[in-house]
Amino acid sequence: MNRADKKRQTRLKLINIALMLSADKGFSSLSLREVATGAGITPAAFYNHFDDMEELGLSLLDEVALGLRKLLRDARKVSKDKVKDLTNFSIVAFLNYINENSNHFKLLLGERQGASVAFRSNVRKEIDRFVSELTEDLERISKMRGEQLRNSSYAAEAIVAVVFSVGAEALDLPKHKQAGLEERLVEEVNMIMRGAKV
Amino acid sequence: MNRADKKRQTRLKLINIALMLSADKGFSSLSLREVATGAGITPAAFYNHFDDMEELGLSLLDEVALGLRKLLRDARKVSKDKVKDLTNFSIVAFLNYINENSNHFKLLLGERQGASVAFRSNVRKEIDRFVSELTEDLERISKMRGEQLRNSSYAAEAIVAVVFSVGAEALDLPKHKQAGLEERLVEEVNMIMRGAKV
DNA sequence: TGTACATCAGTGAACGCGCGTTCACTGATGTAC
DNA sequence: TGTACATCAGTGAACGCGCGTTCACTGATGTAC
Repeated sequence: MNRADKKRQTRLKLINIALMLSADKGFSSLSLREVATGAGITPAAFYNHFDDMEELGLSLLDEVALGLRKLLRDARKVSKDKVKDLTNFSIVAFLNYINENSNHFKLLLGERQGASVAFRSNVRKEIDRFVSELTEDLERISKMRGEQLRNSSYAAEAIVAVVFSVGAEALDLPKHKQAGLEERLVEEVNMIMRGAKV
Repeated sequence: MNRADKKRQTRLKLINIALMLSADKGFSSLSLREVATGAGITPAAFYNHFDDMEELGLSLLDEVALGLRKLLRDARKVSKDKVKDLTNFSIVAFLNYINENSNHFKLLLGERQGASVAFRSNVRKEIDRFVSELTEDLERISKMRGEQLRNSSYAAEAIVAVVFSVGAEALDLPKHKQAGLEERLVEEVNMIMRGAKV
């Protein structure tokens, strides 16, 4: 293992420990020292990887964005095959994602009105991407079903708002108590989709 | 002005300066020292009013809760008179509230996944109250209109999710750019209400 | 009304602590010949 | 393959700073007589 590899490995350790710690107490209350120590290096060595905590935070958001896009890609793959249970399927997939990557989702929620402007706008950008991909999906699906939508992007925005709201609640519940949330989310999303039809 | 009055006045100063400062950088990153100094007392004197910053924070939430309930009360008064434009009216009222009490709304949003458990559960409680009052309103209105709803509390939850999501976006926009948000919010709420009808 | 004492909001100094950042350094890895 | 030098991730000590909290105190307000 050469020097560059080792450096990359340390960088990854910094990112991972920061994700773990920020899930507990929020990224904005992390200190450079505890992240560095958590990754097994001295505080001074932190600067070999990032200029400051803000730059590390933006890298964290990149990491989260990757996961979110993968989620969407997978959901789309399925939607090519069967359209019927797509809503159900997507919702289950999303709740799974939240459980398996709760660190990521917490970061996204927590930094939505975080302190730094750069943070907020990056989070907003990622959610906007989510909304616009969902908009395309809604249009494609409604075309396949021979239906017409009033305003597919408003519908997508409303769905994302509801999904994130329920997702935030799911974070505080043990997994076995989330069945009710799933049913509720399915029903609320269906409400929006019914109301969106012209 | 007697001693008790003076004390109450200082306490109020602490609450107000904390609301102001927390709007800028979030309550969780405020220090006891800066709040005390901002209110014109020494850090040590802070302890004459609150045990610690968490207790001050909970008082801030109480303040916010009062404002939110007043908003609901006023909206209901109007809804007794005219039901027709109720949605429009309520939405405008809410956006006004957000603009005039942006400190309060930011606290509510920021502490939704704040560090402290007590905070989170108090915020959740207040939002739940908001949802359940809205549920009653929806039922009353639909009865007056001779309509029937599938699940009025799901509809109320979805509406609150959408309203808070748009509200969070409004915070970052100057007031003259919020016209688009208002139209969008009206449309999305109507979507949910149409979809909620049986 | 005047006096003597009690109350208590606010003061100012002090404490130990973790913070971000700097700096000269070390020693393993990499490179040139 | 061996040697001499360069690179650079990580070290450890040091710095000044703002933090929360404690403490004995002050002096205006309140109370009892």
